[in-house]
Amino acid sequence: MNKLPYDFYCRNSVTLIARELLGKVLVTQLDGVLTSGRIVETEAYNGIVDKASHAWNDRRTNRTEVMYKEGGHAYVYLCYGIHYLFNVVTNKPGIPNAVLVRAIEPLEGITLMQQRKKSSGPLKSLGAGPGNVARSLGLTTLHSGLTLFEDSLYIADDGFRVKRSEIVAGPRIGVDYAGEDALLPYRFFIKGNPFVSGKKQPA
DNA sequence: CTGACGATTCACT
DNA sequence: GTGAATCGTCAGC
Repeated sequence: MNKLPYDFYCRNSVTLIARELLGKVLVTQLDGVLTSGRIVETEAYNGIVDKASHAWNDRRTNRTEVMYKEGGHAYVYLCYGIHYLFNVVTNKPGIPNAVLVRAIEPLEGITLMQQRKKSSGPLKSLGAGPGNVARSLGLTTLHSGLTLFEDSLYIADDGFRVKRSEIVAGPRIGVDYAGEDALLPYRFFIKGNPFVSGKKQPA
């Protein structure tokens, strides 16, 4: 499959990249086993002017350092002490933009994903929600700072196309603390896709 | 060093 | 609908 090139990630519109990541395939190959899923839901985090971003107000720390790198790096961090969330760093060096992958449609390695979950359940539970995405693909903070040009971690274009009319934008989830910025339409998902997190979407 | 808390999920009422 | 799980990160002392 064709890995997305550096040029894809270094562009300066994080919301454009978040939108274009829909339909792409996120792949990990850890311990020799490949797991992959099609991205169906993303959220954009717009750097230092976005209160919902870890890098808001230029809060540069050890953890957020990866976001200041050039586009094409992976930013993974632990949330609530339990869940790992996977992000794609975008833009040029020094500009801490990132896209959170919130949901995938499992494609390959589903058996391993179910083992990682350690309990059975509907297929949707493997990919709906950012904590589930990282767990199913085996991603942890150990992978934070890697680039997406590895053999073990990358995003590919397999030719799948999402119609513009099928992309929906809305406010982000779980960022109520961000005040006005919580209302920004920075969440993108594929209309009607059953793997999108949250309540069922109207057709 | 200490304490508070989070870009969440799941089991249970 | 409500609450517990669980720990790295960060600000403050």
